[in-house]
Amino acid sequence: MAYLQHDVSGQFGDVRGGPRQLARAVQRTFEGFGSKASRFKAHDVVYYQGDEAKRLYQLVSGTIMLFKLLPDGRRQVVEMLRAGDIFGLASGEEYDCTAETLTEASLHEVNLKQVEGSTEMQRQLMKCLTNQMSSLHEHTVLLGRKSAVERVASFLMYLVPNRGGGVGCLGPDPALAEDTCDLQLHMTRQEIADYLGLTIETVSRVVSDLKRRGVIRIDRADKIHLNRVCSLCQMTGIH
Amino acid sequence: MAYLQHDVSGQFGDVRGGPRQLARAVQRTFEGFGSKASRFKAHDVVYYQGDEAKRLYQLVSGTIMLFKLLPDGRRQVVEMLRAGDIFGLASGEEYDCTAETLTEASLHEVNLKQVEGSTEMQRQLMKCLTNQMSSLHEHTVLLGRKSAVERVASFLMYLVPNRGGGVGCLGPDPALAEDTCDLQLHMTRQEIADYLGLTIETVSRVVSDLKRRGVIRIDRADKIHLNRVCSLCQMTGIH
DNA sequence: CGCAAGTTTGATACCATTCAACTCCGGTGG
DNA sequence: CCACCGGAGTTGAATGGTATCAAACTTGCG
Repeated sequence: MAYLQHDVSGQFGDVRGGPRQLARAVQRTFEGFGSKASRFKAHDVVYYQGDEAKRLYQLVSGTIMLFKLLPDGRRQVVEMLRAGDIFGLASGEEYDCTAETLTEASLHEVNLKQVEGSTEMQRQLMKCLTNQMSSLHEHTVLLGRKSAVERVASFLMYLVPNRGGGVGCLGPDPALAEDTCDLQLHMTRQEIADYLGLTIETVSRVVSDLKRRGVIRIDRADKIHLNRVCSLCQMTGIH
Repeated sequence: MAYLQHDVSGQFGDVRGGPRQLARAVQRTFEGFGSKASRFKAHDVVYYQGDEAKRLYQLVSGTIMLFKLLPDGRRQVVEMLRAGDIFGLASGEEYDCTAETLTEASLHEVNLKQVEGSTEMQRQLMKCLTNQMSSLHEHTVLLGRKSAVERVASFLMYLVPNRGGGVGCLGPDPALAEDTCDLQLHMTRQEIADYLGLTIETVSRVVSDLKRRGVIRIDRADKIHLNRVCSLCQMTGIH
Protein backbone atom coordinates (compact mmCIF):
# COMPACT_ATOMS: atom_id res chain seq x y z
CA MET A 1 0.00 0.00 0.00
CA ALA A 2 1.32 3.39 -0.95
CA TYR A 3 0.67 6.28 1.38
CA LEU A 4 1.17 9.40 -0.62
CA GLN A 5 0.78 12.84 0.76
CA HIS A 6 -1.67 14.19 -1.72
CA ASP A 7 -4.03 17.10 -1.56
CA VAL A 8 -7.41 15.74 -2.45
CA SER A 9 -9.66 18.33 -0.91
CA GLY A 10 -10.57 19.79 -4.26
CA GLN A 11 -11.99 16.51 -5.45
CA PHE A 12 -15.09 16.77 -3.34
CA GLY A 13 -16.40 18.86 -6.15
CA ASP A 14 -16.72 15.72 -8.24
CA VAL A 15 -19.68 14.57 -6.25
CA ARG A 16 -22.94 15.53 -7.80
CA GLY A 17 -25.06 14.34 -4.90
CA GLY A 18 -27.47 11.66 -5.06
CA PRO A 19 -27.45 8.00 -4.63
CA ARG A 20 -28.51 8.01 -1.03
CA GLN A 21 -32.21 8.36 -0.46
CA LEU A 22 -31.83 12.02 0.31
CA ALA A 23 -29.30 14.22 -1.30
CA ARG A 24 -26.65 15.15 1.22
CA ALA A 25 -23.57 17.23 1.27
CA VAL A 26 -20.36 15.28 1.42
CA GLN A 27 -18.72 15.68 4.80
CA ARG A 28 -15.07 16.51 5.05
CA THR A 29 -15.13 14.68 8.35
CA PHE A 30 -11.55 13.50 8.40
CA GLU A 31 -9.90 16.45 6.76
CA GLY A 32 -7.46 17.97 9.11
CA PHE A 33 -7.56 16.26 12.52
CA GLY A 34 -4.15 14.82 11.71
CA SER A 35 -5.54 12.48 9.10
CA LYS A 36 -3.28 10.96 6.49
CA ALA A 37 -4.16 10.94 2.80
CA SER A 38 -3.61 7.84 0.72
CA ARG A 39 -4.36 6.78 -2.80
CA PHE A 40 -5.19 3.42 -4.36
CA LYS A 41 -5.37 2.06 -7.88
CA ALA A 42 -8.43 0.30 -9.21
CA HIS A 43 -8.93 -3.23 -7.78
CA ASP A 44 -6.63 -2.68 -4.83
CA VAL A 45 -7.48 -4.12 -1.44
CA VAL A 46 -7.43 -1.56 1.37
CA TYR A 47 -7.76 -4.25 4.02
CA TYR A 48 -8.87 -7.85 4.30
CA GLN A 49 -11.63 -9.36 6.36
CA GLY A 50 -9.82 -10.57 9.47
CA ASP A 51 -7.07 -7.95 9.44
CA GLU A 52 -6.50 -6.17 12.71
CA ALA A 53 -8.82 -3.16 12.78
CA LYS A 54 -6.68 -0.24 13.78
CA ARG A 55 -7.59 2.42 11.26
CA LEU A 56 -10.68 4.21 10.14
CA TYR A 57 -11.06 5.49 6.58
CA GLN A 58 -13.07 8.07 4.75
CA LEU A 59 -13.44 7.81 1.02
CA VAL A 60 -12.57 11.10 -0.64
CA SER A 61 -13.03 10.14 -4.27
CA GLY A 62 -13.62 6.95 -6.20
CA THR A 63 -15.67 3.90 -5.32
CA ILE A 64 -15.02 1.10 -2.85
CA MET A 65 -16.90 -2.07 -2.12
CA LEU A 66 -17.02 -3.96 1.14
CA PHE A 67 -17.62 -7.67 0.82
CA LYS A 68 -17.74 -10.83 2.91
CA LEU A 69 -16.88 -14.36 1.87
CA LEU A 70 -18.36 -17.65 2.98
CA PRO A 71 -15.89 -20.53 3.38
CA ASP A 72 -17.14 -22.22 0.20
CA GLY A 73 -16.38 -19.14 -1.85
CA ARG A 74 -19.77 -17.49 -2.05
CA ARG A 75 -19.31 -13.76 -1.92
CA GLN A 76 -21.66 -10.97 -0.90
CA VAL A 77 -20.89 -7.31 -1.47
CA VAL A 78 -22.42 -5.66 1.57
CA GLU A 79 -21.76 -1.99 0.86
CA MET A 80 -20.90 0.18 -2.09
CA LEU A 81 -19.14 3.29 -0.86
CA ARG A 82 -18.57 6.67 -2.43
CA ALA A 83 -17.13 10.01 -1.56
CA GLY A 84 -17.85 10.94 2.03
CA ASP A 85 -18.52 7.43 3.28
CA ILE A 86 -16.70 6.00 6.26
CA PHE A 87 -15.40 2.49 6.60
CA GLY A 88 -13.16 0.45 8.83
CA LEU A 89 -15.26 0.44 11.99
CA ALA A 90 -15.17 -2.96 13.66
CA SER A 91 -17.07 -4.31 16.62
CA GLY A 92 -14.24 -6.66 17.52
CA GLU A 93 -10.51 -6.61 16.96
CA GLU A 94 -10.80 -7.43 13.28
CA TYR A 95 -12.44 -6.00 10.18
CA ASP A 96 -15.59 -7.92 9.32
CA CYS A 97 -15.34 -7.24 5.57
CA THR A 98 -12.74 -6.89 2.88
CA ALA A 99 -12.48 -3.39 1.39
CA GLU A 100 -11.56 -3.27 -2.30
CA THR A 101 -11.46 -0.35 -4.69
CA LEU A 102 -13.48 -0.45 -7.90
CA THR A 103 -11.80 2.61 -9.32
CA GLU A 104 -8.84 4.74 -8.45
CA ALA A 105 -9.58 6.07 -5.01
CA SER A 106 -8.19 8.52 -2.54
CA LEU A 107 -8.82 8.22 1.17
CA HIS A 108 -8.27 9.94 4.45
CA GLU A 109 -7.24 7.63 7.23
CA VAL A 110 -7.08 8.20 10.96
CA ASN A 111 -6.26 6.18 14.00
CA LEU A 112 -9.09 5.05 16.19
CA LYS A 113 -7.50 6.94 19.06
CA GLN A 114 -7.73 10.18 17.15
CA VAL A 115 -11.45 9.73 16.65
CA GLU A 116 -12.06 9.06 20.30
CA GLY A 117 -10.34 12.30 21.12
CA SER A 118 -12.36 14.51 18.83
CA THR A 119 -15.95 15.47 19.51
CA GLU A 120 -16.32 17.12 16.15
CA MET A 121 -15.15 14.02 14.34
CA GLN A 122 -17.55 11.84 16.26
CA ARG A 123 -20.42 14.15 15.50
CA GLN A 124 -19.77 14.05 11.79
CA LEU A 125 -18.95 10.40 11.81
CA MET A 126 -22.35 9.68 13.28
CA LYS A 127 -24.00 11.53 10.47
CA CYS A 128 -22.11 9.42 7.93
CA LEU A 129 -22.94 6.21 9.71
CA THR A 130 -26.60 7.14 9.86
CA ASN A 131 -26.66 7.58 6.10
CA GLN A 132 -24.88 4.31 5.50
CA MET A 133 -27.18 2.49 7.90
CA SER A 134 -30.13 3.78 5.95
CA SER A 135 -28.58 2.53 2.70
CA LEU A 136 -28.01 -0.84 4.31
CA HIS A 137 -31.67 -1.01 5.28
CA GLU A 138 -32.69 -0.28 1.72
CA HIS A 139 -30.33 -2.91 0.44
CA THR A 140 -31.71 -5.41 2.93
CA VAL A 141 -35.16 -4.97 1.41
CA LEU A 142 -33.69 -5.46 -2.04
CA LEU A 143 -31.99 -8.71 -1.07
CA GLY A 144 -34.85 -10.06 0.98
CA ARG A 145 -37.86 -9.16 -1.09
CA LYS A 146 -37.11 -7.99 -4.62
CA SER A 147 -37.10 -9.93 -7.90
CA ALA A 148 -34.11 -10.00 -10.22
CA VAL A 149 -35.54 -7.26 -12.45
CA GLU A 150 -36.34 -5.08 -9.45
CA ARG A 151 -32.83 -5.55 -8.12
CA VAL A 152 -31.13 -4.56 -11.35
CA ALA A 153 -33.50 -1.63 -11.85
CA SER A 154 -32.86 -0.45 -8.28
CA PHE A 155 -29.14 -0.80 -8.81
CA LEU A 156 -29.17 1.30 -11.96
CA MET A 157 -31.39 3.93 -10.37
CA TYR A 158 -29.01 4.02 -7.44
CA LEU A 159 -26.36 5.23 -9.88
CA VAL A 160 -28.49 8.04 -11.27
CA PRO A 161 -27.39 11.37 -9.82
CA ASN A 162 -30.00 13.10 -7.67
CA ARG A 163 -32.37 10.18 -7.74
CA GLY A 164 -31.37 7.26 -5.60
CA GLY A 165 -34.13 5.14 -7.05
CA GLY A 166 -36.16 5.85 -4.05
CA VAL A 167 -38.05 8.30 -1.96
CA GLY A 168 -36.71 11.30 -3.75
CA CYS A 169 -37.78 10.06 -7.18
CA LEU A 170 -39.22 12.87 -9.21
CA GLY A 171 -41.95 10.75 -10.73
CA PRO A 172 -42.91 10.28 -14.34
CA ASP A 173 -42.95 13.90 -15.41
CA PRO A 174 -40.77 14.20 -18.49
CA ALA A 175 -41.36 17.92 -18.57
CA LEU A 176 -39.55 18.58 -15.34
CA ALA A 177 -36.86 15.96 -15.24
CA GLU A 178 -34.32 14.76 -17.71
CA ASP A 179 -35.52 11.29 -18.64
CA THR A 180 -32.23 9.97 -19.98
CA CYS A 181 -28.92 9.40 -18.31
CA ASP A 182 -25.45 8.04 -18.99
CA LEU A 183 -24.00 5.68 -16.43
CA GLN A 184 -20.49 4.44 -15.88
CA LEU A 185 -20.70 1.30 -13.77
CA HIS A 186 -17.04 0.66 -12.87
CA MET A 187 -18.13 -2.89 -12.00
CA THR A 188 -17.98 -6.25 -13.71
CA ARG A 189 -21.11 -8.36 -14.03
CA GLN A 190 -19.70 -10.58 -11.29
CA GLU A 191 -19.38 -7.67 -8.88
CA ILE A 192 -22.90 -6.51 -9.69
CA ALA A 193 -24.19 -10.04 -9.17
CA ASP A 194 -22.43 -10.35 -5.82
CA TYR A 195 -23.87 -7.03 -4.78
CA LEU A 196 -27.43 -7.90 -5.81
CA GLY A 197 -27.42 -11.46 -4.51
CA LEU A 198 -27.79 -12.92 -8.00
CA THR A 199 -25.64 -14.90 -10.42
CA ILE A 200 -23.66 -13.33 -13.21
CA GLU A 201 -25.93 -14.99 -15.80
CA THR A 202 -29.09 -13.60 -14.27
CA VAL A 203 -27.67 -10.09 -14.22
CA SER A 204 -26.67 -10.44 -17.84
CA ARG A 205 -30.08 -11.76 -18.83
CA VAL A 206 -31.94 -8.95 -17.07
CA VAL A 207 -29.71 -6.32 -18.60
CA SER A 208 -30.24 -7.84 -22.06
CA ASP A 209 -33.96 -7.86 -21.45
CA LEU A 210 -33.98 -4.19 -20.46
CA LYS A 211 -32.10 -3.48 -23.67
CA ARG A 212 -34.58 -5.50 -25.73
CA ARG A 213 -37.41 -3.52 -24.16
CA GLY A 214 -35.72 -0.27 -25.09
CA VAL A 215 -35.31 0.97 -21.53
CA ILE A 216 -31.54 1.07 -21.75
CA ARG A 217 -28.81 1.06 -24.35
CA ILE A 218 -25.52 -0.71 -23.77
CA ASP A 219 -22.58 1.26 -25.09
CA ARG A 220 -19.96 -0.90 -23.46
CA ALA A 221 -20.40 -3.58 -20.81
CA ASP A 222 -19.82 -0.98 -18.11
CA LYS A 223 -21.27 2.05 -19.89
CA ILE A 224 -25.05 2.02 -19.94
CA HIS A 225 -27.34 4.69 -21.28
CA LEU A 226 -30.77 4.96 -19.72
CA ASN A 227 -33.30 5.81 -22.44
CA ARG A 228 -36.20 6.11 -20.04
CA VAL A 229 -35.26 6.77 -16.46
CA CYS A 230 -38.87 6.94 -15.33
CA SER A 231 -39.71 3.56 -16.84
CA LEU A 232 -36.72 2.10 -15.10
CA CYS A 233 -37.76 3.71 -11.84
CA GLN A 234 -41.17 2.05 -12.18
CA MET A 235 -39.42 -1.31 -12.18
CA THR A 236 -37.64 -0.89 -8.85
CA GLY A 237 -40.53 -2.19 -6.77
CA ILE A 238 -40.77 1.10 -4.95
CA HIS A 239 -43.77 2.28 -6.97
CA MET B 1 -47.88 5.59 23.88
CA ALA B 2 -47.54 5.47 27.62
CA TYR B 3 -44.51 7.05 29.19
CA LEU B 4 -44.14 5.55 32.62
CA GLN B 5 -41.40 6.51 34.96
CA HIS B 6 -40.03 3.11 35.72
CA ASP B 7 -36.70 2.01 37.06
CA VAL B 8 -35.41 -0.60 34.70
CA SER B 9 -31.72 -0.46 35.42
CA GLY B 10 -31.79 -3.79 37.23
CA GLN B 11 -33.07 -5.53 34.15
CA PHE B 12 -29.77 -5.43 32.38
CA GLY B 13 -28.99 -8.52 34.37
CA ASP B 14 -31.38 -10.41 32.12
CA VAL B 15 -29.00 -10.26 29.27
CA ARG B 16 -26.82 -13.29 29.03
CA GLY B 17 -24.65 -11.99 26.27
CA GLY B 18 -24.53 -13.47 22.98
CA PRO B 19 -26.31 -12.90 19.82
CA ARG B 20 -23.78 -10.56 18.30
CA GLN B 21 -20.71 -12.15 16.85
CA LEU B 22 -18.72 -11.20 19.87
CA ALA B 23 -20.06 -11.18 23.35
CA ARG B 24 -20.30 -7.62 24.53
CA ALA B 25 -21.37 -5.88 27.66
CA VAL B 26 -24.66 -4.06 27.37
CA GLN B 27 -24.10 -0.36 27.42
CA ARG B 28 -26.17 1.82 29.69
CA THR B 29 -25.59 4.55 27.15
CA PHE B 30 -28.75 6.50 27.69
CA GLU B 31 -29.15 6.04 31.40
CA GLY B 32 -29.01 9.38 33.09
CA PHE B 33 -28.32 12.17 30.58
CA GLY B 34 -31.91 13.31 31.11
CA SER B 35 -33.32 10.34 29.28
CA LYS B 36 -36.91 9.35 29.77
CA ALA B 37 -37.93 5.75 30.44
CA SER B 38 -40.89 4.26 28.64
CA ARG B 39 -42.50 0.88 28.43
CA PHE B 40 -44.40 -0.92 25.71
CA LYS B 41 -46.57 -4.01 25.52
CA ALA B 42 -45.90 -6.79 23.06
CA HIS B 43 -46.78 -5.88 19.44
CA ASP B 44 -46.82 -2.16 20.05
CA VAL B 45 -45.48 0.23 17.47
CA VAL B 46 -42.89 2.66 18.82
CA TYR B 47 -42.91 4.68 15.61
CA TYR B 48 -43.91 4.26 12.00
CA GLN B 49 -41.81 4.51 8.88
CA GLY B 50 -42.37 8.09 7.76
CA ASP B 51 -42.95 9.58 11.21
CA GLU B 52 -40.95 12.67 11.99
CA ALA B 53 -37.65 11.52 13.48
CA LYS B 54 -37.20 13.54 16.60
CA ARG B 55 -36.24 10.96 19.20
CA LEU B 56 -33.55 8.38 19.68
CA TYR B 57 -34.18 5.18 21.64
CA GLN B 58 -32.19 2.59 23.47
CA LEU B 59 -33.73 -0.76 24.17
CA VAL B 60 -33.35 -1.65 27.83
CA SER B 61 -35.15 -4.97 27.88
CA GLY B 62 -37.29 -6.95 25.49
CA THR B 63 -37.07 -7.34 21.73
CA ILE B 64 -37.92 -4.95 18.94
CA MET B 65 -37.94 -5.39 15.19
CA LEU B 66 -37.41 -2.70 12.58
CA PHE B 67 -39.10 -3.34 9.26
CA LYS B 68 -39.76 -1.69 5.93
CA LEU B 69 -42.73 -2.16 3.61
CA LEU B 70 -42.94 -2.07 -0.15
CA PRO B 71 -46.07 -0.47 -1.60
CA ASP B 72 -47.50 -3.84 -2.64
CA GLY B 73 -47.32 -5.13 0.91
CA ARG B 74 -44.08 -7.07 0.85
CA ARG B 75 -42.35 -6.66 4.16
CA GLN B 76 -38.72 -7.00 5.17
CA VAL B 77 -37.59 -7.02 8.78
CA VAL B 78 -34.24 -5.25 8.59
CA GLU B 79 -33.08 -5.46 12.20
CA MET B 80 -33.85 -7.46 15.30
CA LEU B 81 -32.90 -5.45 18.34
CA ARG B 82 -32.21 -6.41 21.92
CA ALA B 83 -31.07 -4.88 25.15
CA GLY B 84 -28.46 -2.21 24.56
CA ASP B 85 -29.29 -1.57 20.93
CA ILE B 86 -30.01 1.92 19.67
CA PHE B 87 -32.65 2.85 17.16
CA GLY B 88 -34.36 5.90 15.80
CA LEU B 89 -31.46 7.44 13.90
CA ALA B 90 -32.60 8.87 10.59
CA SER B 91 -30.64 10.32 7.72
CA GLY B 92 -33.52 12.57 6.74
CA GLU B 93 -36.43 14.10 8.59
CA GLU B 94 -38.31 10.83 8.86
CA TYR B 95 -37.74 7.35 10.24
CA ASP B 96 -36.89 4.91 7.45
CA CYS B 97 -38.38 1.90 9.25
CA THR B 98 -41.27 1.01 11.51
CA ALA B 99 -40.24 -0.06 15.01
CA GLU B 100 -42.47 -2.67 16.60
CA THR B 101 -42.05 -4.61 19.83
CA LEU B 102 -42.09 -8.39 19.79
CA THR B 103 -42.30 -8.65 23.54
CA GLU B 104 -42.91 -6.29 26.40
CA ALA B 105 -40.13 -3.78 26.19
CA SER B 106 -38.71 -0.93 28.17
CA LEU B 107 -36.77 1.86 26.54
CA HIS B 108 -34.78 4.94 27.28
CA GLU B 109 -35.50 7.80 24.97
CA VAL B 110 -33.65 11.04 24.43
CA ASN B 111 -33.96 14.04 22.21
CA LEU B 112 -31.55 14.35 19.35
CA LYS B 113 -30.40 17.65 20.83
CA GLN B 114 -29.37 15.93 24.03
CA VAL B 115 -27.18 13.51 22.15
CA GLU B 116 -25.45 16.24 20.25
CA GLY B 117 -24.58 17.90 23.52
CA SER B 118 -23.00 14.88 25.15
CA THR B 119 -19.58 13.55 24.17
CA GLU B 120 -19.95 10.52 26.36
CA MET B 121 -23.25 9.61 24.78
CA GLN B 122 -21.83 9.94 21.30
CA ARG B 123 -18.90 7.77 22.17
CA GLN B 124 -21.08 4.97 23.47
CA LEU B 125 -23.58 5.42 20.70
CA MET B 126 -20.87 4.85 18.15
CA LYS B 127 -19.95 1.59 19.81
CA CYS B 128 -23.57 0.44 19.61
CA LEU B 129 -23.88 1.47 15.99
CA THR B 130 -20.70 -0.36 15.10
CA ASN B 131 -22.11 -3.55 16.55
CA GLN B 132 -25.40 -3.13 14.75
CA MET B 133 -23.64 -2.36 11.49
CA SER B 134 -21.71 -5.58 11.84
CA SER B 135 -24.94 -7.49 12.43
CA LEU B 136 -26.44 -5.87 9.35
CA HIS B 137 -23.46 -7.01 7.30
CA GLU B 138 -23.92 -10.55 8.52
CA HIS B 139 -27.59 -10.42 7.72
CA THR B 140 -26.84 -9.09 4.25
CA VAL B 141 -24.81 -12.21 3.54
CA LEU B 142 -27.67 -14.33 4.81
CA LEU B 143 -30.19 -12.65 2.53
CA GLY B 144 -27.95 -12.47 -0.48
CA ARG B 145 -26.23 -15.82 -0.46
CA LYS B 146 -27.71 -18.39 1.92
CA SER B 147 -30.22 -21.17 1.26
CA ALA B 148 -33.45 -21.52 3.23
CA VAL B 149 -31.95 -24.14 5.55
CA GLU B 150 -28.88 -22.03 6.15
CA ARG B 151 -31.04 -19.01 6.92
CA VAL B 152 -33.17 -20.82 9.48
CA ALA B 153 -30.13 -22.48 11.05
CA SER B 154 -28.36 -19.10 11.26
CA PHE B 155 -31.45 -17.56 12.79
CA LEU B 156 -31.71 -20.22 15.48
CA MET B 157 -28.00 -20.02 16.25
CA TYR B 158 -28.35 -16.28 16.52
CA LEU B 159 -30.69 -16.91 19.45
CA VAL B 160 -28.29 -19.19 21.29
CA PRO B 161 -26.64 -17.34 24.17
CA ASN B 162 -22.88 -16.85 23.81
CA ARG B 163 -22.75 -18.26 20.34
CA GLY B 164 -24.12 -16.00 17.71
CA GLY B 165 -23.87 -18.75 15.11
CA GLY B 166 -20.71 -17.22 13.91
CA VAL B 167 -17.12 -16.44 14.57
CA GLY B 168 -17.33 -17.21 18.23
CA CYS B 169 -18.72 -20.68 17.66
CA LEU B 170 -17.11 -23.17 20.00
CA GLY B 171 -16.96 -25.91 17.42
CA PRO B 172 -18.09 -29.50 17.65
CA ASP B 173 -16.63 -30.39 21.01
CA PRO B 174 -19.44 -31.82 23.12
CA ALA B 175 -17.09 -32.15 26.06
CA LEU B 176 -16.53 -28.44 26.44
CA ALA B 177 -19.82 -26.93 25.42
CA GLU B 178 -23.39 -27.65 26.27
CA ASP B 179 -24.78 -29.12 23.09
CA THR B 180 -28.45 -28.50 23.83
CA CYS B 181 -30.39 -25.33 24.33
CA ASP B 182 -33.91 -24.06 24.93
CA LEU B 183 -35.06 -21.15 22.82
CA GLN B 184 -37.99 -18.82 23.16
CA LEU B 185 -38.57 -17.19 19.80
CA HIS B 186 -41.15 -14.49 20.62
CA MET B 187 -41.89 -14.36 16.89
CA THR B 188 -44.55 -15.78 14.61
CA ARG B 189 -43.59 -17.77 11.52
CA GLN B 190 -44.55 -14.73 9.48
CA GLU B 191 -42.15 -12.48 11.35
CA ILE B 192 -39.37 -15.01 11.01
CA ALA B 193 -40.10 -15.32 7.29
CA ASP B 194 -40.03 -11.56 6.83
CA TYR B 195 -36.74 -11.41 8.68
CA LEU B 196 -35.15 -14.20 6.66
CA GLY B 197 -36.48 -13.14 3.28
CA LEU B 198 -38.55 -16.31 2.93
CA THR B 199 -42.23 -17.22 2.94
CA ILE B 200 -44.05 -18.51 5.97
CA GLU B 201 -44.47 -21.91 4.32
CA THR B 202 -40.78 -22.30 3.61
CA VAL B 203 -39.88 -21.45 7.19
CA SER B 204 -42.40 -23.97 8.42
CA ARG B 205 -41.12 -26.65 6.08
CA VAL B 206 -37.49 -26.14 7.08
CA VAL B 207 -38.35 -26.20 10.78
CA SER B 208 -40.34 -29.41 10.28
CA ASP B 209 -37.42 -30.89 8.42
CA LEU B 210 -34.99 -30.03 11.21
CA LYS B 211 -37.40 -31.72 13.61
CA ARG B 212 -37.61 -34.79 11.40
CA ARG B 213 -33.82 -34.98 11.36
CA GLY B 214 -33.73 -34.80 15.14
CA VAL B 215 -31.74 -31.58 15.31
CA ILE B 216 -34.49 -29.71 17.13
CA ARG B 217 -37.63 -30.44 19.11
CA ILE B 218 -40.68 -28.22 18.91
CA ASP B 219 -42.33 -27.74 22.26
CA ARG B 220 -44.63 -24.97 21.11
CA ALA B 221 -44.54 -23.02 17.87
CA ASP B 222 -42.37 -20.38 19.55
CA LYS B 223 -40.51 -22.65 21.98
CA ILE B 224 -37.83 -24.71 20.29
CA HIS B 225 -35.37 -27.04 21.93
CA LEU B 226 -32.06 -27.58 20.18
CA ASN B 227 -31.00 -31.20 20.56
CA ARG B 228 -27.68 -30.74 18.81
CA VAL B 229 -26.41 -27.19 18.73
CA CYS B 230 -23.23 -28.18 16.93
CA SER B 231 -25.11 -29.96 14.16
CA LEU B 232 -27.26 -26.90 13.73
CA CYS B 233 -24.21 -24.67 13.67
CA GLN B 234 -22.79 -26.80 10.85
CA MET B 235 -25.84 -25.92 8.80
CA THR B 236 -25.42 -22.14 8.94
CA GLY B 237 -23.12 -21.97 5.94
CA ILE B 238 -20.34 -20.52 8.06
CA HIS B 239 -18.46 -23.81 8.32
C1' DC C 1 -68.07 -26.64 21.78
C1' DG C 2 -66.76 -24.00 18.04
C1' DC C 3 -64.51 -20.24 16.26
C1' DA C 4 -60.26 -17.65 14.83
C1' DA C 5 -55.54 -17.20 14.26
C1' DG C 6 -51.55 -19.34 13.48
C1' DT C 7 -49.20 -23.30 11.58
C1' DT C 8 -48.35 -27.32 8.82
C1' DT C 9 -48.61 -30.03 4.74
C1' DG C 10 -49.42 -31.10 -0.20
C1' DA C 11 -49.51 -30.19 -5.25
C1' DT C 12 -48.02 -27.35 -8.64
C1' DA C 13 -45.77 -23.35 -10.90
C1' DC C 14 -42.18 -20.42 -11.73
C1' DC C 15 -38.06 -17.85 -11.25
C1' DA C 16 -33.34 -18.01 -10.74
C1' DT C 17 -29.48 -21.21 -10.88
C1' DT C 18 -26.55 -24.42 -13.09
C1' DC C 19 -23.91 -26.14 -16.73
C1' DA C 20 -22.40 -25.59 -21.21
C1' DA C 21 -21.54 -23.45 -25.52
C1' DC C 22 -20.87 -19.45 -27.92
C1' DT C 23 -19.69 -14.41 -28.81
C1' DC C 24 -17.18 -10.29 -28.27
C1' DC C 25 -13.19 -7.65 -27.48
C1' DG C 26 -8.46 -6.23 -26.64
C1' DG C 27 -3.81 -7.58 -26.63
C1' DT C 28 0.14 -10.22 -28.30
C1' DG C 29 3.20 -12.12 -31.37
C1' DG C 30 4.31 -14.50 -35.71
C1' DC D 1 -1.75 -7.57 -41.07
C1' DC D 2 -4.04 -11.13 -39.09
C1' DA D 3 -4.23 -15.43 -36.41
C1' DC D 4 -4.44 -16.65 -31.91
C1' DC D 5 -5.47 -16.35 -27.17
C1' DG D 6 -7.72 -15.29 -22.70
C1' DG D 7 -11.07 -12.95 -20.08
C1' DA D 8 -15.50 -11.05 -19.75
C1' DG D 9 -20.00 -11.29 -21.26
C1' DT D 10 -24.08 -13.46 -23.49
C1' DT D 11 -27.30 -17.01 -24.58
C1' DG D 12 -29.60 -21.62 -24.36
C1' DA D 13 -31.53 -25.82 -22.11
C1' DA D 14 -32.41 -28.26 -18.13
C1' DT D 15 -32.71 -28.45 -13.23
C1' DG D 16 -34.09 -27.33 -8.75
C1' DG D 17 -35.28 -24.53 -4.85
C1' DT D 18 -38.59 -21.58 -3.21
C1' DA D 19 -43.07 -19.43 -3.99
C1' DT D 20 -47.83 -19.93 -4.66
C1' DC D 21 -52.30 -21.70 -3.90
C1' DA D 22 -55.20 -24.60 -1.35
C1' DA D 23 -56.57 -27.49 2.33
C1' DA D 24 -56.06 -29.64 6.81
C1' DC D 25 -54.47 -29.28 11.29
C1' DT D 26 -53.42 -27.26 16.14
C1' DT D 27 -54.04 -24.27 19.77
C1' DG D 28 -56.08 -20.99 22.80
C1' DC D 29 -60.12 -19.04 24.33
C1' DG D 30 -64.92 -17.00 24.74
